[in-house]
Formats: sequence, structure tokens, C-alpha cells
Amino acid sequence: MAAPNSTGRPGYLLKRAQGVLNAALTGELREHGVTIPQYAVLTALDEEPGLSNADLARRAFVTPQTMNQVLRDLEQRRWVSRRPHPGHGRILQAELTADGREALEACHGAADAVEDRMLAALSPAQREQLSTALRSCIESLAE
Amino acid sequence: MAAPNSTGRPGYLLKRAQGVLNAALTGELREHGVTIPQYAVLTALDEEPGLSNADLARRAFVTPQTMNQVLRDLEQRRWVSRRPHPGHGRILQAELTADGREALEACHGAADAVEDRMLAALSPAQREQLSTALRSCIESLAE
DNA sequence: CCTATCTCAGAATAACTGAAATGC
DNA sequence: CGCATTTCAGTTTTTCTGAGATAG
Repeated sequence: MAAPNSTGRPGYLLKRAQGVLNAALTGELREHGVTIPQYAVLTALDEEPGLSNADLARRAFVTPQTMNQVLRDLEQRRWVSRRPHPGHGRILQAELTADGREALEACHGAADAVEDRMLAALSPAQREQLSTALRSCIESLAE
Repeated sequence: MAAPNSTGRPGYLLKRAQGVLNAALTGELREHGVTIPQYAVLTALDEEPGLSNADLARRAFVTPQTMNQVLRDLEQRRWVSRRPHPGHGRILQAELTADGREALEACHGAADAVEDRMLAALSPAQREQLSTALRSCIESLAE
């Protein structure tokens, strides 16, 4: 009989891969004084300016209170500014400041480096297969 | 310009895939009154009986204190028993009880079902490629 | 009224660090 | 004495639930 081994299962590998990626990215971003949730928010606001706290919370699958802490910290650093929605006074639309965009650029560099290191041993075709497979996994489980 | 989209990057897909898997597995295991960390410990002890608390903590990348909480809870349920190491009195070797093995079987069924659902749309070759790619990612980042 | 948003406040989690006791 | 293991105790971190105010 082969040695019993649950560590080769896809579920375990997925967990481990995400774990080491998380650790590596956390380490790199720390040098820029940024956490992963903060980086995610900066990225989202760069791609889609004007998102509200509630919008961002839904995207990150956290409560509005949790997201609000991240957002207020970014606001204090002057990386994000918020202003009332023109047609709906209660909503606060967030967007990057010039400083925020600058910080995001530095973080993107760090994140790209980590991702490149992670994928270093894979060919372009293999990278495409990996993305396709992960998308399939997400879709299949979302039902 | 194309629409900006960071959600197609491997790092994001990895995080999302692990997230939905984690959520699905948590939901299934809850019906058996088991958490993911508990399930991981039961599996490790089934495959390698006699592991100590310190051993299990190192495998799960958590502190001995954290693992001890999991282990003591499993011990109270009579799913795990611990006895002093014959040659080294301080070490407590853990192993599954008959009840523990029974609970683990039920959990394995639930976990297999979730994993099958996740991989449902992938061919055997694609599943193999996914595992290979994930292993490569883990190895590359571990340096 | 009902719904959605933002935010303050306190509670529950879950992990950690520190330190003590034990055994080789 | 050094080192590893177990475990008690306290702290920090993170996220949550609850409640209140405001806007459409």
C-alpha cells in the first residue's frame, strides 16, 4: 500500500498555495506599510472610482463595519478621499488621491514580483490552464 | 483601452477559489459539528497516529497553544485520546478513538462531495494539471 | 413606513506572546 | 544547563452583532 497522504488532494494544495501566497504578499506589502485588505481596496478604487463603503464591503465579502475601518484608515493617510454622492446624500463615494495612486503603483510592483515568483516555473500555457481551472472551480462551487 | 480588471489575475483567482472552497467545506462540516481545523487534525492523526501537539502545530503552521485548544476540544468529545510517550514522559501522543474514526469517515464523505463539486467541470487531465501547477506555485514561493 | 447607507459601541473569535512546570 | 513539550494566563487582532441617525 502507498503511504497515506491527504496532502496531495486539490483542496489541500489550494489551501497551501493560497497560504504561502498570502504570507509572501503580506511580507512584501509590509515594506510599503500596506496590508492586503488595504491593497485590495486601493486597487478596486483605482479600477472603479466612486465606489461606496457598502459597495466595497460586498465585493470583499465583509461587513460594512469591517470595510469602514480599512477605508477610514486609508482616508487618514490621505490615500483616499470621500465625498457625498450628488444625488444621494447619505452615500459616500470614495476615490484615490494623488498620494494614493502613487502608493498603489509601488504596491503593484511588489505584488507583481510575488506573482511572478509564484508562477516562475510555469509556462505561459500552464499559467493559462491554471487560471482557467481556478475559474472553473469557483464557478462550480458558487452554485 | 480595455476595462481595467484585476479580478482575472492568478493571485486573485487563487484567493477566491480558496475562499469559496473554505465556505463550502465549512458549511458541510458544520452539519457534522466539525470545524476545518478539527477535520485537519483528525485526518492527520488517522494517517499518522501518535503525533504530539507540537507535531500537529508545526504541520498546521500555528503555535502549540493554538493547536492545543483544538486538541483538547477533540479530547473532550472522546474523538481523540492522548497518552504519554513511552520513552519521553513529557510528550503526549494523540490518536483517534473509535468514535473519532467514525466521525472522520462522515467528514471525509462531506469533504469528498465538496471537492467533487469543485472539480466537476474539469477533465482528469485538467485536474492533474491543476494539482501540478499548484504544487509548482507552492514550491516556487517557498524559497 | 420601508429600505439602504454610514458609523459608533460593545461582544465574540481566534490567533498571538509571555511564562511556568516538566522531562530528557 | 540547554532544549523541547505542554499548558496557564493575558493581550492583541480581527470580525462580528446591535443600535442609532440620516436619506430617498
